[in-house]
Amino acid sequence: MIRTRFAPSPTGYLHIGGARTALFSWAYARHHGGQFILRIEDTDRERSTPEAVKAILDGMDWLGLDHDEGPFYQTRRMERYRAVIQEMLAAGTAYRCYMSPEELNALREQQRARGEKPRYDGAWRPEPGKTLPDPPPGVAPAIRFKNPRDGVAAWNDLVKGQIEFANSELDDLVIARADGTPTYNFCVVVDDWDMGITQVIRGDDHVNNTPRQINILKALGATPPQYAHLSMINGPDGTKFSKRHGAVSVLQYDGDGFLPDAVINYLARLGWAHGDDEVFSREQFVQWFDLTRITPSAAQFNNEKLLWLNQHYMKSLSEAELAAKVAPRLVALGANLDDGPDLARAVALYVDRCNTLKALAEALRVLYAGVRPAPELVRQYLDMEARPALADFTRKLADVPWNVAAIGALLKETLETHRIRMPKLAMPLRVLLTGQTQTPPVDALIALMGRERTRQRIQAMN
RNA sequence: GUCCCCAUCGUCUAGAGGCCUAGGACACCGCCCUUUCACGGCGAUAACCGGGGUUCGACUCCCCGUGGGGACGCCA
Repeated sequence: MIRTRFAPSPTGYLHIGGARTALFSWAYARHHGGQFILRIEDTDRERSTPEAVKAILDGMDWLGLDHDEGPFYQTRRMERYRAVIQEMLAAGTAYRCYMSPEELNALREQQRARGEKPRYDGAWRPEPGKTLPDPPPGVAPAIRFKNPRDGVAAWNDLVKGQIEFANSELDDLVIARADGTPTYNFCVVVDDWDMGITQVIRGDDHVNNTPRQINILKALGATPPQYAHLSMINGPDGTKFSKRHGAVSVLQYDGDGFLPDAVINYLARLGWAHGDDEVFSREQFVQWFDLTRITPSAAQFNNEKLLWLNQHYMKSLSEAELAAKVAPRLVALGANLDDGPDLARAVALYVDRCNTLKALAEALRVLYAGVRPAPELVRQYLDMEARPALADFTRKLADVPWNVAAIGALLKETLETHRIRMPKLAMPLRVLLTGQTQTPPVDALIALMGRERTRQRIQAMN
């Protein structure tokens, strides 16, 4: 049984990189009919917050990435970690270290100054025939893992291939702090082991932790899972994602009017491809997805492509579905949905012009709230040539059958009568009806707005 | 500094030694449609980081270089 997990630390929102990791992990489990587990790594009590936990859960929920087990919280598993540490102490695979943080810092600085890789020197590591110093009184020790000195820690990474670390490069990491709380690398190991995780799918930045984790697992007598390290996702400018790039939390994409399906589809194509396929449903993705063909190099986030996909998904929604999604946004913008055209029809007319729900709501707003065309625009388009044609058109509008074709025909008829061209009449109508110079075709717009509202809006400025 | 990873159009990518005159998508540019803006259609520009090997043949395999990224915490 395939079992994967997503294990974020609740020190912030669910960002794009985390979302992609979660997506791949989820998709792998779903593809293989396995289980997807959610685990909150909150051992850092200083930085973990309940708000962040909620933000992550909400983000997963919004993306539609459902889990089969969890969320588990590491802070609720402390007894288990403590027990394992006791076992390791007893088995001699871990030991107490009394080196103070100050001493450690000094040590690291010296090493750095010498151009060496900073690491713990094993001062308190028990070795056959070695006499350890006496523990200083009153000092609580940290517990360190006794990492093998020789050989290599190697694994066949599912995305990067064979990776090896010489054990001589690794130092004895702290698995429990002086206050007794276990550390990340240790908790991960115990959790992945206890939870029966078969594939650890996580960010590239964990490659360096993997050999240590494998060594601990082996010391525990456990079989290490398989590992798949996904490369990073950089911001649109190629540098690390940060707040400067705008939308960093996946929930921000919700606020900005993106559809979760579009975000999922976009994320799926970051580091993974199925031939030339660009647009596919999440079901199709699950069916196709596997870990065998993942790009090992970092990807750059591209907002334009996301926007394009988002519009595509908006267009694929039914008018009623789209309307339902836009409605709350319109209301939030102060629109009165009862005082305006049918929203489903309005949405159909505007969706080609907007690539986010937010933009759509903003474009539609004018139909459900008062218009106050800018005087400059009115002056510019409502000139001496346009006025009589407009008056004529408005008068005849009272009797025209109310459909796009008839209104369009009336428009053309008016143009001929007054010997003017379309823009001469269409532009002032646009300005009067919406306050904007860029709108859907005027006949369709008028048909949508309705006879009475159209009349009112034209009259208001005449 | 040390260790680890990565390297195809501007961006995401296809490429599993001959299928490559390197394909697709977004963006950009041009044309068409047109009632403005879009949508849509058609088309164009655009890439294998460099050097060595291996091979009859290398975008593909190996080595070196260069560039980029990551890690080196009693953070996760």
